[in-house]
Amino acid sequence: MIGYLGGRVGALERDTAQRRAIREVINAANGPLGPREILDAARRTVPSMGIATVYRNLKALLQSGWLHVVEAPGEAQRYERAGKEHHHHFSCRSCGRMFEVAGCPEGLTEIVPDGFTLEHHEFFFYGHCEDCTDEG
Amino acid sequence: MIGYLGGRVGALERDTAQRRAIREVINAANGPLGPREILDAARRTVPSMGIATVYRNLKALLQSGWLHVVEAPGEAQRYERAGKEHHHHFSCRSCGRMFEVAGCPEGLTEIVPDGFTLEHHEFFFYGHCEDCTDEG
DNA sequence: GTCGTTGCAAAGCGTTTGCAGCCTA
DNA sequence: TAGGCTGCAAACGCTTTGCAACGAC
Repeated sequence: MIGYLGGRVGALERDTAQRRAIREVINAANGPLGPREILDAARRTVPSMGIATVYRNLKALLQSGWLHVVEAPGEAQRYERAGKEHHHHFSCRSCGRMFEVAGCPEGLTEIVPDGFTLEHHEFFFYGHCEDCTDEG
Repeated sequence: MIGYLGGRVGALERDTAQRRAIREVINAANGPLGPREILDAARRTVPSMGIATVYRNLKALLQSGWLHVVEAPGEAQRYERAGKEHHHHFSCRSCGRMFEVAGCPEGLTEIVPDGFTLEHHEFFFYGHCEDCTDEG
């Protein structure tokens, strides 16, 4: 093949112990994880794993459609398995947990200025979840 | 004076050319700006300005309540004047600029689950701005 | 003159990339 | 075996910090 490929995103052609460990960690998680969390957990299976391998695999899994990024404002990127239905997130200011919110507000296209092309949107709700509202 | 203060957040006690330029840039903007954008624009007034000065002033202006942070998912922090009317943001995927979007979609409270208390929300729209839509 | 503020350069920090060796298919 | 994949370390880009000089009040 022609040219340098060292930095290229992997094609997921081989089933390595590292990749398997990363997938297992994400499958076992009950919420989206950050790269560091994934590394720490995956090292319980493959102690020699490096952070670069995590990043490279996240990128490859993302590209293959297996993974999905959760990007909350002011927080680091987290990763969760793809394939969930369209939803948004509710972040509880009391307990810090993040919840999924099904559905979408109406009239999105109307508030976008004329001439602009809307491709995607991301909503975040902040407040207190059911548990924390009860307490207050 | 006791101890080292070099890294401390300024108290905005003096009216310097740099600070004036930064404020003017932010006042003139039609959307939230990133540190680099602010530096580039402010250098038209004070060419010698360094990026550290921008960061220090942003921090100070933020702390004084004059500025407000816009934290878009997956992007670096941007800054806009505090006290604006309620609005959201449109991020152009072609040119990277961010625009204000007046108004708000309908039916926000309805999609939040029962028992949850909604205090605040943050919406982001992604696509192409007027200029970049024309080009395509 | 004081001392808040600035520019420069170096240090951090999380993420990416170059490279040589490893190991799956 | 070939070449996709990995670990290590250096490189990056963005932000912060140390320090001496500057300049607003």
